[in-house]
Amino acid sequence: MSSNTIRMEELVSLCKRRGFIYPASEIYGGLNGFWDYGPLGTELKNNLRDAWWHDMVRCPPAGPDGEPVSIVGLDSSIIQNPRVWEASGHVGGFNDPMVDCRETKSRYRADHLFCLGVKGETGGQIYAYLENDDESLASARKKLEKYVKRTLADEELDTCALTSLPAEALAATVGPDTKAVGTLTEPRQFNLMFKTFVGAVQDDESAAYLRPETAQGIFLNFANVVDTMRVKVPFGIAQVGKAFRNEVTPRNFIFRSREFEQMEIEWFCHGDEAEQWFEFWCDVRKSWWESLGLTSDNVMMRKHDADELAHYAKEGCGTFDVEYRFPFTAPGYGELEGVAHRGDYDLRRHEEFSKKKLTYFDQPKNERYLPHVIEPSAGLSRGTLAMLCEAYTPDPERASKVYMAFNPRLAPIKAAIFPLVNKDGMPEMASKLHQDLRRRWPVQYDAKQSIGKRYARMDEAGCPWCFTVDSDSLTDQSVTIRDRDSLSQDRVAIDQVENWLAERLG
RNA sequence: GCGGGUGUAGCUCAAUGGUAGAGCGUCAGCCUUCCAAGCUGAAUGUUGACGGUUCGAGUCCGUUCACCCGCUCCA
Repeated sequence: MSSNTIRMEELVSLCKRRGFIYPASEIYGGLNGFWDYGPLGTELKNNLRDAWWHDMVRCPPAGPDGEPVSIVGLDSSIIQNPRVWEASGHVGGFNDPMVDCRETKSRYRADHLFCLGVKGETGGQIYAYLENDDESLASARKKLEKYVKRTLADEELDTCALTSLPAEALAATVGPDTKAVGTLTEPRQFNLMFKTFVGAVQDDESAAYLRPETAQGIFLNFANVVDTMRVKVPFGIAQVGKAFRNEVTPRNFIFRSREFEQMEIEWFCHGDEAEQWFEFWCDVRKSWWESLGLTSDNVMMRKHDADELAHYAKEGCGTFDVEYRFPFTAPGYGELEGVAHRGDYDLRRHEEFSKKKLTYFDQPKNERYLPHVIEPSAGLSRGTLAMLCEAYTPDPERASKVYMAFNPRLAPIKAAIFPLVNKDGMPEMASKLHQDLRRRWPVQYDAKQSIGKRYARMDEAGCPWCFTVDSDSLTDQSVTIRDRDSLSQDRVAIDQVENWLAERLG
C-alpha cells in the first residue's frame, strides 16, 4: 500500500469526522457511487460554485482584445425530451455492448470483435479476433488451422461479426487471447445514462434519461437566450448543476461518482475566431483553479490524443484538460475540467433533429451562421475534492496533527469567536462579537473545553482565523487574532474585527 | 463486470470458537488566563446485512452490500 492511499484514507476519515462528506444512505449500507455532503462540505462546495459564478458570469476576465466579455446564466431541466440525447450522440455512443472473457478476464467491445471459421462448415469451433488487428487475426487463423489439422487457403476462410453469432455459435467460440472454447460471455449492454419514466405509466413511450451532462440544456436554449437577452456573439451561457452517469466503476471517493455536479460554460463565437477563444479559455480556466489555491505544480494542461477525442470534438482544434495531481493519481494527474472545441457540432445536430433554425444573424458582419462553441466544462464535485486534497496539510507539531489550509474564500467557516475562559464577562463579550459577525459570514462561537482544543477543532475544519476574548479585552477592547496557517497571534480592536475580516474576505 | 484485500462505538484499532473492549473524539459538571492541559461522570454497538455449522460465532463456511488496490471502462 502506498503512502498516497494512506493519505486518501486519512482524508476520507477526516471528511466524515468533521462533516464534509458522508457515504450516501449509509445506515442502509450505502450505495455504490453516491456520496452526501455534510454541513461543512456543503458550504465548501457552495463557496466553490459561487466563486465560479462570480468570476465567470458576473465578473469574467477581459477577452483577448481587452474588451469585457458577456456571459449569462441558465438553469435547465435535468430531464429533457429523449430525442435530445439522440441528437447529442449520447444514445448511440453511450450504449456499447461489451463481451467479457471468463478465462483471461479481458473485456472487449462486441462490435470490435470478428470471428474466423471454415467456409461452409457449421458446428465447428470458431475463433474471435480483434478488428483491424493483423496480429490477432493471424493468431486466430493459426489456432483454426491447428484445430482442423491442415493449412487453409484464404478463400476457405469465413468471417463474420461476433454480434451476428447465435448463442450456440458463441458457445463454440474461442476468445482472442485464449485457447479454451466458450469463455466469452454474451454481449452485454452498458447503459451509461440513467433511464427513467415520465408519467405514471412506465412504457417505452414514456422513457426518458437523466442528463449525463449539463451542456445540452444550454444548446437547447441557445435561441431563447439570443431572442430574449440582447446578447451578441461572442457570448457565453453558464450553468451549474447535477449530472448522472452509470459509471462502470465508481472509484476514488467523489472523483468518479454516479451523481455529480458540473460547472459549464458554452462560449458561442464565429468559427474564424474559435481558435483564439479556445486558447483564451484554456488560460483563463487554468489560472482560475490556481487562484483558488491549487499550486501550479499540481495543475497541468494536457491535450487529448486524437484517439481519446469525444465524438463532438473531432472537428474542432481538440480538447485540453485541466488536470490535478490527486493523491490517488500521483505522480499522474486526473481530470478537473475539459476545455473542448466543439465546433458547430451541437447546434448543427439540434437543427437537424429538431428542424428548428439555430443560426445567428450577425448584424455588423451582415452574415448568418451557426456559431462555433468553446466549452470549458468543470467538475464541481471534482473541484471540491481537489480543494480538500490540496488543503490537507499534515503537521506533527500541532495538536490536531493536520489542518485544512483552505483559501479563506472557500473556507466553510470564515472565523471562530472564543472566550478564553468561560467566565468573568468574556463569554458575554465574545457572544456579542459572534452575533455581530454572523450577519455577514458563517462564523462559529465555541466556549467549551480548553482553548487549545478549540483551536485544534478549527484547524481540522479549515477555519482561517480565530478571535479570542481574554481578560485584557474587557479593559482595552481588543481581541487576539489567531492565524490558522502561521499560528501567529495579533491584537486588533474589537470594533475593527469586522473591517479586518472584510479586507480579507470581501 | 473480473481478481485480491478490508468491514467491530463518531474516528483509529484490540478481543485463543466462550461476558464485546481501549485510545481519541463527543456530551455534562468542576476547573482552566492562549494551542487536543487536569479531575469526575455519561452516552454511543443487532461486530455491514442475511443465512449456515456449533452447546456456543466478532472469530469458521456460504451469500450479499459497501469501501480500498489491480484489471476493464471513462462518450
